[in-house]
Amino acid sequence: MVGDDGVPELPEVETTRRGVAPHVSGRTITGVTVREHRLRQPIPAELPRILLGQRLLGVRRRAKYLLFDFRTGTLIVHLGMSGSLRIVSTNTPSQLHDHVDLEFDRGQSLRLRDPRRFGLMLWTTEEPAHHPLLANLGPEPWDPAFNSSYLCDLAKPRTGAVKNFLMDSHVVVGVGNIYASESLHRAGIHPSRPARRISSARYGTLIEAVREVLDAAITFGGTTLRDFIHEDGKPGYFRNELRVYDRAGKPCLQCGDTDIRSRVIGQRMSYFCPHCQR
DNA sequence: CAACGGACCTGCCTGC
DNA sequence: TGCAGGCAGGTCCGTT
Repeated sequence: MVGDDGVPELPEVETTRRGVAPHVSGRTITGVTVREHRLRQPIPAELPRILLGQRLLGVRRRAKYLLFDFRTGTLIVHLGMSGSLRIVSTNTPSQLHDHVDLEFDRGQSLRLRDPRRFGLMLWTTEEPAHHPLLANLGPEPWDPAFNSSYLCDLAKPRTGAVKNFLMDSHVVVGVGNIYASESLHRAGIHPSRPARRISSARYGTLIEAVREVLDAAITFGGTTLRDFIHEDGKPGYFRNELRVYDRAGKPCLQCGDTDIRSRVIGQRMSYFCPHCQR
């Protein structure tokens, strides 16, 4: 089951960015509390010293990374599988798995919660695009460089399933397991089809489908932005808009008379309509 | 180089 | 009821 806790894919990360940025951009850090530093990589011990007194210039996103820009460097945050950011009053008691508070002036804190600790919080003084974690990423889904001839070229040596190809962050960023299934369904492409066996035209359709699904999910998330400043709120995770994901055995919403099937591809559960997707 | 498997971690669900 | 076990997911890393 997904959705109740919601894995942060690109739309969730972008929704988070839009949700928190207005509350913290331009504000000055008055305190940093790290209760648990053991994330995917340890949170740098010197982070509180570095951030204290600095003004947050703005919040950017690259792939699923959130980039908090300061004068002397950038805080790189990844939400992993279970991470979330929320704006809370600075005196709000922390709960289990609330690992970090960035306290800002005006009494508001940015709180990182990450039960599974697959997330990241790192500091870099270089341009974040050059950071090892970001340096080899493919284009954003909306980048004009992400086009059918680009995909076709990259696919030539790829004998594996197109779903794995699409989820490869060196190819394009931000297409996780859920949206890979959704995009391929909308494009009518079978997830197991070898990447090299797909025409340029069909890749064009797939690119449009990827953008469509991600755009819709971001728009959907935007309708619940208010949740970022509430204790118990959850951003909209597009749950009810999903057409195939986690719908095994239920009728395809496209053709109506075939049941959605599920199958493990590349160690990930995948969902598709055997009638609509070839 | 592509492809694959393992590792990381916890909450939730299932089945005994 | 309690507990063990499986599963989910993004990303990196090591091996084939």
